[in-house]
Amino acid sequence: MRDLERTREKILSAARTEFCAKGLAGARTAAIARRAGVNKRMLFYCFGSKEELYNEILRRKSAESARFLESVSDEVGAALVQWDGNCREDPDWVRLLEWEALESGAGPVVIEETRRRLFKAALAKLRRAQEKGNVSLGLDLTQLFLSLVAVTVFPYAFPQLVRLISGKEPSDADFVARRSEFLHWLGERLALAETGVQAAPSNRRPNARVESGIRRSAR
Amino acid sequence: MRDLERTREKILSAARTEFCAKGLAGARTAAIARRAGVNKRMLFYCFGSKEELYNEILRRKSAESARFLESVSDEVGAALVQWDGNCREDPDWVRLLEWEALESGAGPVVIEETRRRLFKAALAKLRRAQEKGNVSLGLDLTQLFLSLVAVTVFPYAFPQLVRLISGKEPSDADFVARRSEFLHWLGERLALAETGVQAAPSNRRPNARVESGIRRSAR
DNA sequence: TCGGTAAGTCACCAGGTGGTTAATTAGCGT
DNA sequence: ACGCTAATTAACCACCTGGTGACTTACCGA
Repeated sequence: MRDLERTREKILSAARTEFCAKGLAGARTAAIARRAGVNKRMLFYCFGSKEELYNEILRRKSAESARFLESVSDEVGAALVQWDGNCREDPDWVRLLEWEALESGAGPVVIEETRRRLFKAALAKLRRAQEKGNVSLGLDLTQLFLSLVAVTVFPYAFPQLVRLISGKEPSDADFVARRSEFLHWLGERLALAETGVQAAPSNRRPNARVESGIRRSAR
Repeated sequence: MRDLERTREKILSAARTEFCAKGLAGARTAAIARRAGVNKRMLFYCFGSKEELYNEILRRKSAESARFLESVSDEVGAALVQWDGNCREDPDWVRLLEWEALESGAGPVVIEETRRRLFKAALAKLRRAQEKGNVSLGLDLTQLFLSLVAVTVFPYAFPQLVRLISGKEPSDADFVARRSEFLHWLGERLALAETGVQAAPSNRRPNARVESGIRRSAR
């Protein structure tokens, strides 16, 4: 039962768990080896160094992420909900991005060019949505895209803030439902034309946590 | 020139720098001591342990943040721009939140109750804005608040994504200008009433990166 | 002046760290 | 059966980690 490819995979799987939990500096090679059920020496035999192993993890995760980004809906509200679901089902990806933000300095990041191209494609998709009238005209699409990513990624990147603000876990069913509804509403709202005319009529009231006492004051 | 209070402050200052850069696990007590120009032994003499020193940093930063949150504008667009400015001028605060998200597990966080109350006050401020008609009615304010924080904090929490998406640093003057304009627009847009009538008329075209070829297709 | 105490110093420790050397073993072609 | 190579292992290393025991020194009240 000697199979290098198989031990490589076992190491990669254990390393992903460990790196997502502790980051590059915090992860311990001994812990990865133990989790993988493999001699520690094999990490270095297969991948050369802790950092190269880490980069391989990032490369694989980026490929996964690329596949997702390309499959996402053209409609902004639906895309937001898809993004949200993806982050929830795979919070490891968000954590890896976060570790990368904190641990790598201002220098270039792993497979920088590939990822840049990926985002450029996503921006093009957003531009097509704008041309179809699903996004307000005249908007800076770069800023918009950044904000859409922000809104979906944030709760999983800062779960402690979600707990402090909403009192619930980001994975809590009720929280997820409210969030989805909000994101859907946000997508529709962004489609409103500059004049204020509603572009995509919808009579559903998003997140109607109706408080009885609220009255609109006169302006 | 023996002055315990002064050495405490020197240690705290050095520790803040070090913890923001490397996190709790990554920071080195020896490095903090060297940066503070103080014998390493004094860290433990003054604060007991690395972790207690770290908690003291978090407590102080939270107090700063509280003062800011209370001073923020009632008008959503302006508040967004203020938030953005605050994050840009003090990216350390964002990084500390990020380290906290990654390093502390699902358990309770430092001065949890105080921070919860702080957010509750901010939410109340948002509710007042809604009552004054500056925020769309029927919106889930918890989700909205979370998203507002997300939109302002995100670029400083994930600067590498800003680089990949926009090609610029989050601190870049041009990026900051575009972002401010976008945030201002977003604040106005949230004020639109549910019917689509423009609540706060404004003829300024936000972030008009005018592309000549865009035509609105018929629906 | 002097003694007590708090502030500051120095050398050290036990337990871990990524990474390596050298030996061992399984598998395969012949 | 055998020998060669690649996969696997045990033991090890130099270095570093947070934390400490025990010492010295400045300061202050009497």
